[in-house]
Amino acid sequence: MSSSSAVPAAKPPIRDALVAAAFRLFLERGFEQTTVDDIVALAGVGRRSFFRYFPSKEDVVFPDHEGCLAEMTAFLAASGPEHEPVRRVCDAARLVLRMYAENPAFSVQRYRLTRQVPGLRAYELSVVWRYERALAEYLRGRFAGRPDGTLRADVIAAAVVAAHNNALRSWLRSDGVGDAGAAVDHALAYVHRTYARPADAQAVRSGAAGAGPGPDGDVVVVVSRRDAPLWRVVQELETVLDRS
Amino acid sequence: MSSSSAVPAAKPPIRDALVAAAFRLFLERGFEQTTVDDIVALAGVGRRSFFRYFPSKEDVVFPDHEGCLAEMTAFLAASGPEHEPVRRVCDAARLVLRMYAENPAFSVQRYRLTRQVPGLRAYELSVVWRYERALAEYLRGRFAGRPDGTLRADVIAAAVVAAHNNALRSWLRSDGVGDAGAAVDHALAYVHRTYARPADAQAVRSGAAGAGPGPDGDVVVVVSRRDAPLWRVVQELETVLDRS
DNA sequence: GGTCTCCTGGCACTCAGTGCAGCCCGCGTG
DNA sequence: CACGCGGGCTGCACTGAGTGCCAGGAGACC
Repeated sequence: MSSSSAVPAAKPPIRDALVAAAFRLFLERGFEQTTVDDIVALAGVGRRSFFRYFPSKEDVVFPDHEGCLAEMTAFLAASGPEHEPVRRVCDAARLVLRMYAENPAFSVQRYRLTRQVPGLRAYELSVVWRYERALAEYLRGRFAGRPDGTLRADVIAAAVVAAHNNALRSWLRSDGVGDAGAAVDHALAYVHRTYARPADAQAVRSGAAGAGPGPDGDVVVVVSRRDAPLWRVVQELETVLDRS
Repeated sequence: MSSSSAVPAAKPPIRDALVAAAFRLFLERGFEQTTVDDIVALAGVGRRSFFRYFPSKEDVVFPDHEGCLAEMTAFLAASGPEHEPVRRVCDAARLVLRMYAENPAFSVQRYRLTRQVPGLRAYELSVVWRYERALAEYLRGRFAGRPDGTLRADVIAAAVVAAHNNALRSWLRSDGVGDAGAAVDHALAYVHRTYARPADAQAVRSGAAGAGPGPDGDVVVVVSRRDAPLWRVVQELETVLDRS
């Protein structure tokens, strides 16, 4: 007889069985109250196999972050000089959101776990730190030569991560209802507005704003509809000012 | 015979002896290669006493952070509405630098340890996270009511911590020579310049830009000097638009 | 069929962290 | 002075995470 007859869900390998078993136990009796032996017993595998798939008990709670980090690293490595750096790291941060949004129920459960287990919070911090390092390294490369290049890179990376996490956590706290993408977009737009260089703004012509130079050329007056998208205004402003 | 005759430096209590013994061993044979039993044997105390002074083996590497965090919390709690919030958190961050600068040799040794031991890096992250949370909570209180108050609070706190750490680590990497205070001041000034609202708004309003709603509230007028940095104008614009 | 190899399981071990019980020492009190 | 008492220190035993090692088994390849 084939081994698939014994376990119906044998197609996903041992790793997935371990994740499922671990979360069942973590949710019903808590993280610290669950031993690795409990998990492997429920998953029906040997204890040694657990540590073959996860270097620590905490890792089983973040089974997809390693892949996401690799994805982000590849994304940044594939960037060219035509990409505006700050926008690029914002887009990279959206990759993380996408991973969370792919499985809202799972993400919400994990969020509740990490919130109340200090050990998991600490572990999550180290995961987030690696994302932030990836962003910062990319920006350091792009900012090489600029004054305070590494300082700006580190600060912007931290700001992007903080904004992303602020929106993400707010979404997770509301049990994954609502548009996580829009919330993160809003948060990242705030950071992008703050740090993206005026010269880096893309030009899209629009009638949202009208502008004209002052009489003696040292003042510019912008009149804009209040509900106009801010970037439209900025683009118009930039066009009028016409300084690189 | 009294126990004080055996150890000349018995005046500082057991805690200091544990820290000294731990660092001696960590530096000469590494963190993971040193067991708690080794430490207590060298310090001449019982194993159980170690865990009465330090909840974990990692804690002995950061013996002063708990106090510094309390100091920062008190500093922020003692702040009044007359303090500009962003400047206040920058000043709070300087408290951490002061702690590091009080003992440069110790700080440099610890930095080298945490750089090469993943477990210590993770632990340091959780320490830094608590500082960042303290700053963010303070800013959230100050920004309550502002649009995107918590977002701004979190982002600014992260930026302050990142800037502080950037300068601090650069100083530690150079073995603690040079003026750490000046480096951190420079880094924090960058963040303060970016985020401080009142100072910025004042500067802009005084000669660079003025803004006000139109008669029926659907138009906004911005007046700006032609040579004003565009991002300053954008910040001002954003403030006005967000209040709607 | 035979062998080779990778994956798995089980065993034993180290070490971090904790609960418990005893011990010593200073201290107040009768 | 003797006695009791409370707090801090110690040793002991225990749980549980993480690791090294080796044996067994299933599939691949010859």
